[in-house]
Amino acid sequence: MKLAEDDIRQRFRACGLKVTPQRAAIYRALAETTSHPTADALYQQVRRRYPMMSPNTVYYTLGALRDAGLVHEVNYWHDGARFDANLTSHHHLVCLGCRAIVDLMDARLDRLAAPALQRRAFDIIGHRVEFHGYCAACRASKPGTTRRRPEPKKRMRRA
Amino acid sequence: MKLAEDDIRQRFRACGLKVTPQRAAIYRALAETTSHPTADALYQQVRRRYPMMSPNTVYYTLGALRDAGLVHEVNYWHDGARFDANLTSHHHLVCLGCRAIVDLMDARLDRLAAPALQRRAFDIIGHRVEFHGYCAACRASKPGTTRRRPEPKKRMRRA
DNA sequence: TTCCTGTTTAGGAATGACTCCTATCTACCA
DNA sequence: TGGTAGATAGGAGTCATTCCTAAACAGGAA
Ligand SMILES: [Mn+2]
Ligand SMILES: [Mn+2]
Ligand SMILES: [Zn+2]
Ligand SMILES: [Zn+2]
Repeated sequence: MKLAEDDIRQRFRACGLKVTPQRAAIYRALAETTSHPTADALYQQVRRRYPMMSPNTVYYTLGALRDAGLVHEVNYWHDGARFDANLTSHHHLVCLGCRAIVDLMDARLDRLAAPALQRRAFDIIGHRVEFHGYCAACRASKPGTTRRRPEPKKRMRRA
Repeated sequence: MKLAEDDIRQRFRACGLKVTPQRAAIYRALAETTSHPTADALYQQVRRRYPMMSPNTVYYTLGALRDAGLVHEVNYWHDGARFDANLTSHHHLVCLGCRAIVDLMDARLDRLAAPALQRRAFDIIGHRVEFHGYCAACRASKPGTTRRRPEPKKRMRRA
C-alpha cells in the first residue's frame, strides 16, 4: 500500500506531530507492511535508508504515534507475565488504568470460530477474547469523557 | 478457594512434578487468588512464609507449572511490543510457533459484547479476539498431533 | 526570510523482568 | 537407605525499553 509523502504529512499535522524524515520513514515502514513488526524490526528496516538513526528514536516515535492514535500496539500489555491457575475456559476484562484483570465466563465467547478461510490456512487450537476498559475505581478517579484512549503504561517516556 | 495439601500433591504427581514446599506454596498462592498476579507479586506473597526463597525459583516454578499445563499465562506473548498501522477494526491470528500475526477481518467478531453484569461494573471501550494456532509453515515443520501445547518462548529456561 | 523555542534526535547510561550458570540440596524410586 | 534426576539459591548476564542530556531542527512568529 503505497503511501504518498503528503499523505503522511497530513496525518501527522492532523495530530499535531512534527514531520521529520525519521518519523515519516518509521510510519511509512509500518504502514506498508501487514507483519505487525517489533520496534527492532522497524529499526532494522528504516536503518537501511537512515543509517544514523538511533534505536531510541524508533521507540520514541512509536510511542508518539501510539499516543497520537496513529498506530496501535497489538499486544498492548506485554510487560510482566500474568498467571492464572483457573483452567476452565474463560475470558478476561482488562482495566487500562490499573491493569487489573477480571475473569469473565461466557459460553458464547467460548464458541467463536475463525472464518473457514483462515481455519484452513491456520491450525487453530484456541482463542481468547479480551475486553478493554476501566474498572469502577479507575473510572471514578478519572472524570473524563466516555471514550478515551488507554493510559500510558507505568513505565512510559514523558508524553 | 481453600486447597488441601494433598490436592496439590496429587495434581503435581499427575504431571510428574516433584512436590516441594516452595512449589506448593507458589501454586497455592496462585490458585487461591483471582487477581492474575505477576511473578513478582507471587514472590512477595510467598516470601512471607519462605523468606529465603529466591525470585528465580518463582520464575522457574511458574515455567514448570505452565509447561505442565497446571497454570496459564494470561498475556501469553508479552515480550516485545508489536505494532500495527491498520486502524480499521480487526482481529488477529497468532502463530504459537513463529509468532507471526495475521490480520483477520470479521464483522461478527467486532460486534461481541460482554454480559450486562460486567458492562455495568466495567467501562468497556473495546475488545479484541485472538486466535492461537500454527501457521502452515510451522505446522509443516512439526509433524505432531493435532492438539498441542504452545512452543516455549524464544528466551526460555530449559524445560 | 530569519529567528526563537519547544520538539525531536542520537547516544550512552540505567532499569526491570526475566534468563543463564553453577554449586548445592532434596524428593522420590529402587 | 542411597543414588540421581530434578529443584533451589544466588549471582551474573541479556534484552527490550526507558531515562538523561546535549545538539539538531521543524514550524510558527516577526
Ligand atoms: Mn482468568
Ligand atoms: Mn493487524
Ligand atoms: Zn482499574
Ligand atoms: Zn508459524
